[in-house]
Amino acid sequence: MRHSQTAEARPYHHGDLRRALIDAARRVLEAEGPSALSLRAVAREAGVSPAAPYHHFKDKGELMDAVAHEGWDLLDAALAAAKAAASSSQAAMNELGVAYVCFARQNPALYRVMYDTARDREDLPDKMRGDEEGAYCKVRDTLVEAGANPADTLDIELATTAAWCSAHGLAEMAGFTQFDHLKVACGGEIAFFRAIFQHMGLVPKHRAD
Amino acid sequence: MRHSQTAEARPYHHGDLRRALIDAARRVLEAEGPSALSLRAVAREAGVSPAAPYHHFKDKGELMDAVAHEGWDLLDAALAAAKAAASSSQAAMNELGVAYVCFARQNPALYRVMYDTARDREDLPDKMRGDEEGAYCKVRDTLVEAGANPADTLDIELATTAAWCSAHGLAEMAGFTQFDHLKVACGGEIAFFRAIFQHMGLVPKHRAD
DNA sequence: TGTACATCAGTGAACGCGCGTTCACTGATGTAC
DNA sequence: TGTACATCAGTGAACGCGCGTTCACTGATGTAC
Repeated sequence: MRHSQTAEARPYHHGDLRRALIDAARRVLEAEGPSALSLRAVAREAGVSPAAPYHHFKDKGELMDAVAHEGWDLLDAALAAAKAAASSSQAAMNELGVAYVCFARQNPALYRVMYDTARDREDLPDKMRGDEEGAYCKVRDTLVEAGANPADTLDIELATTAAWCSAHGLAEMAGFTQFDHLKVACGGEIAFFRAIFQHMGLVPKHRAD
Repeated sequence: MRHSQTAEARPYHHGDLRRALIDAARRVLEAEGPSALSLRAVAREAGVSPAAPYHHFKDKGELMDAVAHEGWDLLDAALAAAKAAASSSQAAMNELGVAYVCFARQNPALYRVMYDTARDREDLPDKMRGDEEGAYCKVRDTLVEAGANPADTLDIELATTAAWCSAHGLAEMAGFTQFDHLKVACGGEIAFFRAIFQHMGLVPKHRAD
């Protein structure tokens, strides 16, 4: 039986090809960019025939969805770690922003796939806000902890959306060589990110006084 | 001028096929999205053989560059119009932001191509800042007029970059159905944009008092 | 003014490519008896 | 305990597709004389 396998046991057949395909997809992605992410390339990278993935995914789109889903999970984890490490509620918003942009910077191709699949489908943006554990809620809760009025739900949602959009914009452009001189002037890439966030109204202003 | 299927078709020599190809590209783009923007599709839309474009563009990339360039020109014009219409320097930044996002919303596929070609090439981001007439400078000058200290060039550049990234983030996500309920709550899409910009620190704060 | 000719801007067929997907198949595995 | 068998997860060849690009060509045009 399957559950008798130990963690170190060599699985029969491929073992967990589904998992292996998602990992292979990430490798293809970071090595060759989003445009190289074909089902065949993923199978090739995983060392498997082009037909094999069809035992685990209905079609190419389902594989892409799985890759994007993995990306959202990783992003959630990165944000959770950043929030846990923040020294105060005030600092947490900035740390969240930095962690978000660093994630995009370290996984640029994956990040693009996450938003491309969200854009192409009509229904997928839910991944972003997701359940109560999702990244969206993490940002919203952090805003409240930093002093936003939790009773004004519309304002909270707008502030959360504004923060998300700001971070997304910076994340998308963070790699532009155009900004190299600014990064140098700020004393490093992360310092540059912090300086930009400083100019963006991430934290409710009425608390800054 | 552009008759795609009339029998008394255009003369053998087209006149300005280069122009016609760029126009055709925009039609393909908005009708079928960025993934459908192939050189063959553009030629087809222009009513011309697949080889014809090679008399006007070295390869597909050069055609794409021309399309993106057209996009930047259109964006520049939209921003210039918005700035000219603004009632005050203070209002100008918000008007610029709204015009930017509206442009992206009205030309979503073109907007994506603009950034995709900027991302793929190492050198193209200059299009964005460009010469003194470029969109980047328009934003920077508006910031100065709104009260930013022109002597602190690093701060000005950071503020301009922050504003640009914020607007870009909103522009990319403006179409997500996720935000539909917020648009309704704000009383319309543009009101939603304004509300988001309100939360983003577009204008230097020391002038808001 | 008419004509030869160079030049330009098209055509249409062909090329090789990688793609997503299907198909009949095969071989390893777990289970019933 | 050994064996037959159903099931599952692979293979590899094939399909049709649209792509970017090349090629020899041809028709239209402007110009020199």
